Amino acid sequence: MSKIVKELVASGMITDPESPKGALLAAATTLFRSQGYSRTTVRDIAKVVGIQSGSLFHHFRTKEDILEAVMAETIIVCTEQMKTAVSNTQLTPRKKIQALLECEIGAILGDTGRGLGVLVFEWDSLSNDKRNRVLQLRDIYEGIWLCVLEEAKSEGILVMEPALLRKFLTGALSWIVNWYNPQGDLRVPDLANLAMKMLVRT
Amino acid sequence: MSKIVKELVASGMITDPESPKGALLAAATTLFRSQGYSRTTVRDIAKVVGIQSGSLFHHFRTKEDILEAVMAETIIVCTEQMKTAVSNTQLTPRKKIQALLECEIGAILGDTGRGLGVLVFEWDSLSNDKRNRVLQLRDIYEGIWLCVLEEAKSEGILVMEPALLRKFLTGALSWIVNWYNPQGDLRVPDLANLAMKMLVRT
DNA sequence: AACTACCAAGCAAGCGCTTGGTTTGTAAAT
DNA sequence: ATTTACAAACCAAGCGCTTGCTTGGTAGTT
Repeated sequence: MSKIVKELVASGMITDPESPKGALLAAATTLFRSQGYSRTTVRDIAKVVGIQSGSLFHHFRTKEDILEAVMAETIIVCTEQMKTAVSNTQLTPRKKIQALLECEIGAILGDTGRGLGVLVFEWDSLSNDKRNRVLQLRDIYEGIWLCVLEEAKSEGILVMEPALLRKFLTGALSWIVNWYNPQGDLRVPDLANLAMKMLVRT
Repeated sequence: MSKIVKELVASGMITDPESPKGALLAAATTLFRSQGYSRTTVRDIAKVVGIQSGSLFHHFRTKEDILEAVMAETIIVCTEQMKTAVSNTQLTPRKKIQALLECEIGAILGDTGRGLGVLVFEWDSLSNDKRNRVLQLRDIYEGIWLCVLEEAKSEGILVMEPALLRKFLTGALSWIVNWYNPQGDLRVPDLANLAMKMLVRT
């Protein structure tokens, strides 16, 4: 378990992955990503964890609460990693963008990848209240990106306005999961370098 | 109804939108996009069309057959539009890319947008056989893009290899539906121009 | 004594799909 | 001009199964 995750567990921001509830969330994340939320039954989740389906409702009030928790905790972890990535204020805007790209692509292809996939593909499965709550967490995350891109804009190196650029970038990076092959030659830094070519003037 | 659609109907490639079966497909497309495939019931679809739920199965053997038809017919229409867009061999690679961008973005934000959304978000809802069949249609579509991008590559104007560039581009464009606001200032050609800035060197 | 974590059983509602029969439009046969 | 034939389109009813969730109770730990 990473240092960042440990701190977030200690501060009560996320569920301990080693607790029964955490195991439940991990199982749900994998299933939601691979089968979709609505095709995943509470019995499916219970089976993976090794408990009765009714016992899920000791940990969560509804199935949708599980989905919200998966999304919220994923963003919280990723946001913390992003903050760390650009915490060095000495870095040039270019270096900061590079750092954020590697961080986000690493998150997409790493442990938090399934959770981020759930965020993208099951966004509409959340009811309004829950979606708005998760959206607030997303806004914090996006704020980090926009802040760095604004710095880069003031140096005149971006190919378009920060807000628009980030929207195109979000799509391009989210889509990586649909074609990336871990057995291929491309590693996270390579992908970050490629993405960089689309963002800044040469 | 556009000329291209009429021809495809006449040649039996797609269902006549004005037939009962076509109305059914249109209703299913809208519902699959707005609620998701598995949250949409055959009773939902029937209600929109104005028939009994059981009567759906006079037109399609299973609910999943409806999904396949929605996806397949959407690609067929878009492919035909793309072919038309680059049919003028006199165009420079730059102009061809511009034409394809406007065509694809127009499709995403226009009538075929819901169908394309279903293709992106419900891809995993298809069983293997059906998905492979739709994939073949997709390959034809992608072939048009790669062909044009290869032309552009030989002129040395692309920021990266055609195959990779197209993958990033697919994500960036697919994502547009999640943030585009028709009430805003951006029109299809504007979006195409912006996308162009990410693809080619200046 | 209180709390967390769980089981065993099952309910009410909703699901995709089937069945047997009816209506409707069209076109050839009388 | 009327009848006959036939297929496409649809209805009414419901079957068998799965769904999210509830209930009342138990075992172990603190």
